[in-house]
Amino acid sequence: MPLNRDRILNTAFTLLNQYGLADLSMRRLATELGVAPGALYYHVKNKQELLASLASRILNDVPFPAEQGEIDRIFADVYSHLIPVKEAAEVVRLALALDPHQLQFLDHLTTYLTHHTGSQQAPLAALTLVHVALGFIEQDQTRYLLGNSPPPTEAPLPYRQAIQAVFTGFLK
Amino acid sequence: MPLNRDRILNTAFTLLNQYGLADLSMRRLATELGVAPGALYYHVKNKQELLASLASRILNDVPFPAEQGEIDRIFADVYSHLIPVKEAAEVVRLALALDPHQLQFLDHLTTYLTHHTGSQQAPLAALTLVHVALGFIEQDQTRYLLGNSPPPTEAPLPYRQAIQAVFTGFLK
DNA sequence: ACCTGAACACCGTTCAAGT
DNA sequence: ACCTGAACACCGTTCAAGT
Repeated sequence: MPLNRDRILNTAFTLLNQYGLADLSMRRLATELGVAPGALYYHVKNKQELLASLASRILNDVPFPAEQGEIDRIFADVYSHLIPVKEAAEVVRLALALDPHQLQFLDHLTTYLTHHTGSQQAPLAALTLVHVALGFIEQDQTRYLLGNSPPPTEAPLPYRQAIQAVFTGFLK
Repeated sequence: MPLNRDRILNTAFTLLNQYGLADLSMRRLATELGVAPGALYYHVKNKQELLASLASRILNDVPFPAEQGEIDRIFADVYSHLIPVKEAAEVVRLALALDPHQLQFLDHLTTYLTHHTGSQQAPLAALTLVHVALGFIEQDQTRYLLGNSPPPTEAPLPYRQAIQAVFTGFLK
């Protein structure tokens, strides 16, 4: 089994899921793959680039409804896809900051909003909706990481109300 | 000059401002204060708690208009206060996740929204507005940290449009 | 081409011992 | 009460050398 980019990304995802971002170190990753730390740098530029790739993978896995879906449904899916992955929101935000256009989800959302609202503010609306979603998801994730409440599987009401309000705010 | 919590926080703020979050380490902080690393832990629980305190300080310094201000003005002030402080958005978000009620700015904003809109959704609206502001500020900060554009001192148009849209979205 | 070994320059945190 | 010295268990990244 040779070392390659895909095996590294898969193991990184498992590590993130199981132990969180703090334990996702290059050295830990190397150990898990049975390889010397330096070997990773033959397949990956550095840790930042690895995390950005990981984020694209996570977010692009969110199913995007072909036509008839409502934004409520879309962002409910975003929520339930990201919430079980530890610190997924932070990782996605990192990718968003580094290179927004690497996230095809954002492009999909933008064209969706353009078609369904006709507003030329669609790119701004898409970005704003993503910021709100990541903000709430991150807050919920850290809250249940501190052990104070169980992880919700469905998007909670405040989250959905916030998304809805932001959406209607851009309708005029 | 004895070591105390306030001196530590001041030096931490300077370090954050000058070199960014990556160089704000406990060891670096100790060196800057002319003290052994372990000494810090007599005045501060750990790094997380220090960063949370730092965030409260940064956000609570934003001037809050007594009565007649518009939200546009409030969030323009948030922008111009946070944008020059490197990684201020991340630090504030950390504090927000750990303990939202430690940030009195959020409470001020909530009562402001309650008075000016009468909506019982005010707490949710306040939180959403803060998420949006932090999201855009963080994006702008990293963009100019990568050297591609100069740091804006005034809140840019997209930011203000987004804030405005979110606000009106919560008006009904 | 791909990987190891070993090093470089760091981390956060703890804790006996000193004053 | 407050701080030092020293240790513990780690980091990300580079790079000569091996295959």
